[in-house]
Amino acid sequence: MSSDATIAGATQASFSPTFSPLYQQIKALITQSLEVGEWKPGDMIPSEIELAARYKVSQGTVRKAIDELAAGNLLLRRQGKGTFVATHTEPRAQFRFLRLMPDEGEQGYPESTILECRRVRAPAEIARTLELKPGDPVVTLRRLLSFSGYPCVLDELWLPGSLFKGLTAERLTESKAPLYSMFESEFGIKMVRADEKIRAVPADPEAARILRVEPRAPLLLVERVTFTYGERPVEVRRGLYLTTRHHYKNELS
Amino acid sequence: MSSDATIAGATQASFSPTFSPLYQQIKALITQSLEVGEWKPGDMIPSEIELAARYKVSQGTVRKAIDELAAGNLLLRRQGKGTFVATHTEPRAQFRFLRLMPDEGEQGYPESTILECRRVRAPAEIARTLELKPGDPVVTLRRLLSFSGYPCVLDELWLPGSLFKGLTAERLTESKAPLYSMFESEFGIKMVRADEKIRAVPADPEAARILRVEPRAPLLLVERVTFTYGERPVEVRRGLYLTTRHHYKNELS
DNA sequence: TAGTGGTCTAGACCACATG
DNA sequence: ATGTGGTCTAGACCACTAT
Repeated sequence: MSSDATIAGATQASFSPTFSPLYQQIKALITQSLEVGEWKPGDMIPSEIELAARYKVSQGTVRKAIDELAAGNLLLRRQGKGTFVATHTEPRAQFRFLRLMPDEGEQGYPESTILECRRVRAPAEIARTLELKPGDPVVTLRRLLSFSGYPCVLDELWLPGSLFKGLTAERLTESKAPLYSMFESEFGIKMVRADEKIRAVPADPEAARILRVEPRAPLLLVERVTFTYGERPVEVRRGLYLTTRHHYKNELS
Repeated sequence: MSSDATIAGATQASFSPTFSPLYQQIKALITQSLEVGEWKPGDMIPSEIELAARYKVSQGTVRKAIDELAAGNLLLRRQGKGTFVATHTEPRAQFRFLRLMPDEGEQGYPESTILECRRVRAPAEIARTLELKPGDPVVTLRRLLSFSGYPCVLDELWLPGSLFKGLTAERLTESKAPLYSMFESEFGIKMVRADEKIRAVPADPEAARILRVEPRAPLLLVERVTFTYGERPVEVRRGLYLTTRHHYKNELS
């Protein structure tokens, strides 16, 4: 195992030139295995004992590394069963990034309509955000999300073309699964984290028509940049949320 | 120490009727000490070794309890110094709950103007949210937040009258400190967590005048319920945010 | 030098899921 | 019965802060 070189001796890592705790190094190694796809979303990763043997550290050290990854929603621990790679496929995590909630009642299953799907050259700002060169191929798509028949979210997305080859309106329309779940199963892209900037804006004529509100009606503008493993940006999303019967839910702590 | 009754025997807690891990019990005991004010915001709490002796558990168990409380922003660990009760007083945590960020440039120190401060009987909905009886006394206040001269946030607050005796416009105006920092030092109320519901709404005439925008201009409506220790609600806040040069920042994970 | 939190280990036992 | 993660302990040593 060549990875031994990055792990310090049996007891301590203090003589390492750029010191970092052992469990952080283990954490980085596990993250690496996730990045390169050694363990895929939904997979069970090796047990703590196995990993401790592989990395030549104690079980407690592996445990601490896994604990932090689980806290960051990269792994999922299940007592008695094992530790699993987090996935958007399972029902619980399906809508982890959807913060729009009905003012009263339960969140129903949203209905998604693809309005457009094109392959274009990346505009300068999109390219910058996705860390591409201006003019690199990107896939852009627009879709409408409706709750119990009411159109609520008008989304516009940009994705790196190189990662989403073969993404077409047909495939999107066929798939009944949420986008992130589909991105994961069809293209192997696991969304890990996202930054959002939220504003109130007036509805432009087209958005007003689609969301069935008056022009210039206030809408929530949600600009999202989504990251996969290793803080690599892989999606820009610009959503217009209708918030008359719904709200964006957030917790501060 | 009568608390021994809640802690199980020397090695294990498995025979406890309502089982919960030892470290969770310790966590609850520490939280209790925070609630009753045994240790106040900014105070250093006893060292891990002292707490382990007090609760008759190992240092590792106390450590795990403290780790979770620190993760929840109730405690702050500082290597080499000790563990401290989190506070809104120190600069770093001053604006922990302020998510409005300038589109570019650094967040300057906001200027706060108190527009109104009255003692009233709680409206039904406020009473329900604050877990008071309708008609119980509450303090309500309105204030304007400005960044580098630009009015950006128009807030309306309701606080339980019983907890904020002696809160007047004068005291608010004198105090240069942020509200939460002032609530903590003057009234002993430490805000711990908040839930927010965010919407886009049209500016009403008064808000438009104060925020210097056209009537019906889109604003962010942020409805916040803030909690102190033990999930006790102690503030309702309704804020109108001007988001032309600022945005509400959020991270999803 | 002493005291604090931070890391790491080794080992024991418990709780849960599955065969 | 076995294997998984979850809890708890005891002890060693490191890193940081203050005196």
